Amino acid sequence: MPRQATGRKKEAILDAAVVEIASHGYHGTTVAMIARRAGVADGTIYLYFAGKEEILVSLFDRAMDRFTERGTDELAGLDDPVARLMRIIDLHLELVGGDRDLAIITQVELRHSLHFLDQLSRARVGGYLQAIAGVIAEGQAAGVWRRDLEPMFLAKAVFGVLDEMATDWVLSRRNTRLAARGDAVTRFVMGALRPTA
Amino acid sequence: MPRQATGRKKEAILDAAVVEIASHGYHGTTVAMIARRAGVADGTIYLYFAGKEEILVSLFDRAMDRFTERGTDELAGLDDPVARLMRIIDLHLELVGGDRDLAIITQVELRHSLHFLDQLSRARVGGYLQAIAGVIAEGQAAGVWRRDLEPMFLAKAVFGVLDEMATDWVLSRRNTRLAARGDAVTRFVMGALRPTA
Amino acid sequence: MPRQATGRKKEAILDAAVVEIASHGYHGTTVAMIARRAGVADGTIYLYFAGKEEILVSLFDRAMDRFTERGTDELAGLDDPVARLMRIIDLHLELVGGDRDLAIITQVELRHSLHFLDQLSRARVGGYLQAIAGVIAEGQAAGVWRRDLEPMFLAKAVFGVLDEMATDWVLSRRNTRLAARGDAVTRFVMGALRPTA
Amino acid sequence: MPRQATGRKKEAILDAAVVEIASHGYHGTTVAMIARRAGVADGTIYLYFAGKEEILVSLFDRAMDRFTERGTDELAGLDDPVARLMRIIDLHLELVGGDRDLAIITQVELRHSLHFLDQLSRARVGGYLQAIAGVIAEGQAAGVWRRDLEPMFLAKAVFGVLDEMATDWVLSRRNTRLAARGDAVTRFVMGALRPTA
DNA sequence: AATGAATGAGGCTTCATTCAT
DNA sequence: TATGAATGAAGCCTCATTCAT
Repeated sequence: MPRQATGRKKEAILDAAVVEIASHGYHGTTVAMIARRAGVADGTIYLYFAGKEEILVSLFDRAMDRFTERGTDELAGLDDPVARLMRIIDLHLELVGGDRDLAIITQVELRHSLHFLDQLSRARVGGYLQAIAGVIAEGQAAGVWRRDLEPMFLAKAVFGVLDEMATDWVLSRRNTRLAARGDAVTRFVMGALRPTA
Repeated sequence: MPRQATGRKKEAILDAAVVEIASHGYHGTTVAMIARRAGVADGTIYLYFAGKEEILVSLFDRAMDRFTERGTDELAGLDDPVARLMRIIDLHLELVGGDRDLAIITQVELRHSLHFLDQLSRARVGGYLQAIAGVIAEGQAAGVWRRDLEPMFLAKAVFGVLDEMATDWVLSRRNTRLAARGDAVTRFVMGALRPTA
Repeated sequence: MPRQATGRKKEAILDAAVVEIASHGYHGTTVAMIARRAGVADGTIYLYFAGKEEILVSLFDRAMDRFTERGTDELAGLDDPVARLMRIIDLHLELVGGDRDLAIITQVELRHSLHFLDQLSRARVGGYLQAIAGVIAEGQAAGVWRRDLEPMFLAKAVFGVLDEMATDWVLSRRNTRLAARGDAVTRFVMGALRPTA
Repeated sequence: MPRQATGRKKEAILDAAVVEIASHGYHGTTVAMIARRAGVADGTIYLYFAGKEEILVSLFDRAMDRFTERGTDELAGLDDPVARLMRIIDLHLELVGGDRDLAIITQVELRHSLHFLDQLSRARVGGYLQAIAGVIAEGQAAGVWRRDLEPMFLAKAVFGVLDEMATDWVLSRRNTRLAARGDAVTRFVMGALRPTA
């Protein structure tokens, strides 16, 4: 079987998993449900994933890869820390808000156990936070942002705001766009980073 | 059996549940584990709770009741919105940070499914957010805080920061106190709420 | 539930297991088959046994316990090594031949894997061999049996003969009694133990 | 493909099966394990064998063929029943003891189910027992061995001794040679066959 | 109110076998 | 002949819940 097709099947399984897990939750979704939606046999799942949990991990990895790839592209031409952070905020909301099913997973299902959350957090979110902290440190060095708080603390605070907006959006039944909150978040964050008098 | 004793047994079950769920996760904890630690028979659990999930709900309710009770007391004498918000921030971190097992549950386990999170969020967190929004609205009315952003949006942003700090603390293995971050959070939030130039 | 009844249920499961395993083999028997025949739910099996394999081990243990108990009784009054060994031979064939289903298990199913056979062999058969070797050593000391071969070697040889007769009987479809071979085996063994010229 | 090569691949599969089954047991060995070790694809196995069980049968057949071939050669020049039986004993121990992996299979894995053992027993072991019985009958006719026991019974007894020694050797972790027991077995058997007084 | 033995539905996973290439 | 991805039946086991005592 050509590699192309192999990749397709794995993708199909992940796509099916996103939909099923988003509507039934991780524990409420059976491997059989995912297989059925993906159009493969139950056993086929195990040709691509070591077990049910690995599907969830792969889901997150795939999402983070796309996130990172997109982020790298979008931030490529921006040197100004302010512009970079604004872009990060918009991008975060745009990407998370772009796929409600996936958002349900990242905002809710991926946090279903301490062990799991810890694993993900260290692996990928840690890098994301450091990237944000780096941008903030640049802005501090340039004198545009307050220096009385640590860059990593500020990065976590910013992430907390973004994450809460995302979770709130996921829980809201209204048909709003998450990205629409970008302007408010940006204004909040920029206000928070202003140097103190 | 006198009510007092009945209450005691229910409390014992909840106490046991906190410990077990904190170390094994909600899905990794069996009703039998909770019963054993509580010193009751498996069947006894069902005299006090409709099912396993209701234990989790009750856990959250009990925590929120204590939270609310403590909050009401502490905020009783404070009229100034700034002082009230500062008190809320400290209290949030102090209460969540006061019991690591409980914190694991509120920051991780309670978010194990969309349905569940939604339910809790509407029931109790919504009220908490409105309380914060109320304080912020007062400050805005008094002219000490920016008015270009909605009180509820700002409340969510503040909650996001607090929540992220709590989750980060839960995931960190280091033996720090969550309340120690109160000062930084306060400075961040106060900076963010300053009126725009 | 009274202990009596508890014991009864465990016995019922073991009895059911003997029948099922004897006709379908260990790997051909499902836990559900045993449960059905025992008249209990599948899950009940796990209240009494840690897993499927433990049923097999328990089966063997129970058989060996009865074997040992009966042997101890029967040999109690016999001091003469010759009489003792003759009794052992008859008893072995009588007990193994007394329950064809159980014999199928001891002669065939219990030997289904190296790991398993090794485990059983060390645990219980070893003791049996030593008991036989002890009797033989007595006879050697008394001068009635050959001394040019080690007691343990002779015990294994005698066991080999008994075991082969048992296996042969199990495999034979004819409706013979295993104990009927006692006389021939005794004559063979006694001939083999005669002192060399 | 020339026959030679075809034969080679089949041999490779059997060789691989011996190693895998010896270390993991018949049920613990998957067709995929055998294929990998043999350096062929899973599906290729089915070009040479009807199924997994046929591999085990073929393994036994190949071993018996070699056994028989060697036996025929070695016994060719021997007319004396005593010499023939002594040669059989040594050969049995030598051949079984010559390949520990194969011995594990013949002594343990081949006996994994009544149905299977029965099948093998009738097909090949029966012939072996009859050959031994024939030698014994000759000895009886020549007057060197006891006549009060049937040749087939005696053949089974002798086989039982050899089989027990082989199984004992397989289970013993010590690095002994099985053939080293040939002398003791011979002495035991010859003693057993001596005419009764 | 309390017990805890019993239930039985249902899930994850394995693996012998097939078949399109 | 050879491949190996795909299949899907089937099994062991868990565990929330019940109910006779």
